[in-house]
Amino acid sequence: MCSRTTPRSTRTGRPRSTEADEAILEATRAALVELGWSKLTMGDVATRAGVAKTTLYRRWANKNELVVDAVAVLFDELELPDLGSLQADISHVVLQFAALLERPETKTALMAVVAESTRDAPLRERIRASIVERQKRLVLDGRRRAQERGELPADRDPAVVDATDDLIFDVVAGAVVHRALVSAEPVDAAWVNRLSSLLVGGLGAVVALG
Amino acid sequence: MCSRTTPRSTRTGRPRSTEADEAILEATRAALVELGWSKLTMGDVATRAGVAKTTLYRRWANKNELVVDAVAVLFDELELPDLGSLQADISHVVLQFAALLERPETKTALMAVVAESTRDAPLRERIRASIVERQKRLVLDGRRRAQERGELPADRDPAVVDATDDLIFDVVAGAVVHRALVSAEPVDAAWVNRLSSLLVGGLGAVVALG
DNA sequence: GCCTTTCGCTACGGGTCGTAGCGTAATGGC
DNA sequence: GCCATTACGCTACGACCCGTAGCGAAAGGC
Repeated sequence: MCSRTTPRSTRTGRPRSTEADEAILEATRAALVELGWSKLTMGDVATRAGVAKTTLYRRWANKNELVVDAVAVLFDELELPDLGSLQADISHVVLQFAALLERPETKTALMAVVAESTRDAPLRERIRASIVERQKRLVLDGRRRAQERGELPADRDPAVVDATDDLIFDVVAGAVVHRALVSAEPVDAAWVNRLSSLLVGGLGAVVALG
Repeated sequence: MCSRTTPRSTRTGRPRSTEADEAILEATRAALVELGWSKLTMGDVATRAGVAKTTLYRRWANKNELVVDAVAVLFDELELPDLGSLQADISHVVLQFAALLERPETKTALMAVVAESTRDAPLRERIRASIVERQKRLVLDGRRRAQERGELPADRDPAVVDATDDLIFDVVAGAVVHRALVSAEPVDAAWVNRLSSLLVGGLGAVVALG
């Protein structure tokens, strides 16, 4: 959560309050819901959390890192139960991800921190480690299961496998984000059906749906 | 560009300086390159453009709307020449879009204004009209050509056609944005080949590439 | 020439940032 | 139990940016 250069055990003095940690993150999520990203201020978060502003700055260097940590835990909810087919698995995880994006705290925060990360390498790494990786393992699981079912050909070149996982991840996550935030249209069952059909069968399959 | 309630021709008094308009937009792009979204200030843009800060506020209500207009014109560069096949058309437009996203002024600005638009309906409409629509017509052209070539089935239900165009747009644009900004990996020819294969032939076709 | 609008300029109140300094509170080491 | 060390709440601060108001001058339409 907060960066430490020395291990926790070898330190002396008064320890950091874990209650304050959680209160700050919770206050940050509440402030995101009420105010959105741009109107959220460090002073307001501190007041909501019942701590001093200096306590925030001892833990997080700026608003970006604080918000990443506050939102990251929400991605722990994502899971991928085995629903018996590749298309069903895709639909399920897409709907889960869309529901997460619909929450006001993630909706306003995710794009903002990604935008900031284009000019802030440490922030980019923080996002990758605490958010992107949590989503990516779902792709790995889904592909592996589909191959075990025989829905996809078995692996040949490991490098190609990695590249394909990356591709699927960017396509699925990117499509959902773009639909929800840029097009601002609902990610409903009908849309998810078209998306999973496209992924499994290609454009011809989707156009033929009509 | 700037909202007017009354038509331009029926107005009296000193007209707005079009030189100032262009100088401000150009200064905004330059400031985006140097400073990025979060450190760009209205006062700095005014100084760069050689105009007074009040002149900016007569034209744009806030930073968001200014930046949308400053970046929107860059999307005019996108075009879709007929390259003879659906896959080639897709690859070409994806590479164009990726090159646009690589420019520092768009990279830092696009995600930021989309993030703001989640809590600002007028801004969302402005983005839709001046950026999203310019990209979307490329999808319409590409699908129409593919159908004329016989690469895709002919239309049946017009509603399905619209839905499919929307889907393709979100998938392609979303995938490129996610790859470039979230995964922060290059959108190179190899990746584009995998993406277009996925779109045309589905997951089976991509995995079989290896 | 008169009216209208924009222009550059200056100044301002209000808000946020991030830090410094202080006295106090809570640990671990001895 | 005492001490060194660290975290805490609080206050205050300079720096910065915001968005607006008011002014006289400039540039058009009629």
